[in-house]
Amino acid sequence: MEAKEILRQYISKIVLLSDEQFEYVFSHFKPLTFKKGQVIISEGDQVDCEYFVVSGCLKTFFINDEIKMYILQFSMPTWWTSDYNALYNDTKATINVDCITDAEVLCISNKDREKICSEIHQIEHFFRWRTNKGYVASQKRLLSFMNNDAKKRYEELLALYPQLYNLVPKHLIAAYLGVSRETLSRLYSSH
Amino acid sequence: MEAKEILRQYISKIVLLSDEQFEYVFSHFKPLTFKKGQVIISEGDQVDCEYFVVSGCLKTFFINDEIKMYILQFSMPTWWTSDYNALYNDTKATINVDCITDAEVLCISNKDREKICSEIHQIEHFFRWRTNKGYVASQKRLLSFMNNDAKKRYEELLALYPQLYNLVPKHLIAAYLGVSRETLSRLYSSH
DNA sequence: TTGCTTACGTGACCTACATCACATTCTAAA
DNA sequence: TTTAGAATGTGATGTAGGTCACGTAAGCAA
Repeated sequence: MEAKEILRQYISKIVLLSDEQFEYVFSHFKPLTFKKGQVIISEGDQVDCEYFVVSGCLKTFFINDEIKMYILQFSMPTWWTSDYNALYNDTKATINVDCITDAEVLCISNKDREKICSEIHQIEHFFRWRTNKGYVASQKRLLSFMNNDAKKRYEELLALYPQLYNLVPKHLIAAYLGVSRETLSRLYSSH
Repeated sequence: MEAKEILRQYISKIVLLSDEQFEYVFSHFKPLTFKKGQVIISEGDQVDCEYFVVSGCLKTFFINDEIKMYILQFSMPTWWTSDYNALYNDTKATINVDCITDAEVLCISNKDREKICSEIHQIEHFFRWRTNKGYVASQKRLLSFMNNDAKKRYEELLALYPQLYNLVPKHLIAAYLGVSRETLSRLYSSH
């Protein structure tokens, strides 16, 4: 299925748009393709856009003291990502986004998102819904961090995204769980 | 200043409403007062409302195995709280909200929020803005958890909310930081 | 093929923090 | 004012997970 159709179906699960309205909305998105390893946002960049994943897998991550990487999110098809802090507050990026696999995305600028949100009430509703969902997911993840040890978080992740196990290298899974790759290796060899 | 005026000023920083519009919006909020220690949402409850804090301080927390408490958020004036997972997905509460001090809040039902959001585009915009802010704050907190040790998180918290140090008991600050009260005590005695 | 880089496993040791135990305040109700 | 229950400090000890070190295997370019 092509990008346009995927976005259409995704939005139509939440709000009803006429064909003309959707065409208009879609005209603000720019399709982009990336190769495995390509960087989309890197620390210090001016951030203008957010990204809707059509195919492939991105990672959104933070690098501490030029050494340690922490992955905030793996973005699979129909997920959105960006450095939202930088995007909303018009500051330089503090986090990075790049491609774990070849990927197709749809990109929309902050300005255009705000424009279509103010022009089409239903679209504003859609983006509110989407951010709500992200907020709840982020709170859940925070709770899991406070409450669970590495092993439980690992099992949680695999239950949620079984595909990840074969799709992404183990050291990236470790960076998502917030443990060292050595610890992760010990976790699943004991299991 | 009274509750109504505080809400008005808070909303007007983001969107412009006519007096009639604001009156209409405000008519959907119910003012409530609580005593220190009173419970607002408790695990297992049906969750119908979210709460805007006018005065006082609430805590939003999770209790693990009936033993350990993790505080997701302290809610000071102009903050919002609820069990948003339960509220949006119409499931039973898994987290709790109660009062650290006497508190005044404004309460709005999920139904009424959705109603005024669909009736007044500007209000939908306001709630989208608010959730964005919450999402970014939640991501920052997650990153801080992954990246910093307890001492750094403690200093971060005090820098962000200096009032908290005298307002809330130390074991609650520990529960927010995700460390034991003993560890917290050692942290600031060494500092 | 040869080499080079990245991924991954595993042992030895270290550290931040938890847990338990007990003492000392503080606070609010009787 | 008395007193029971919270809140807090602090020592002793246990442990999850980090760090360092080294080895093997797998992918990839020349």
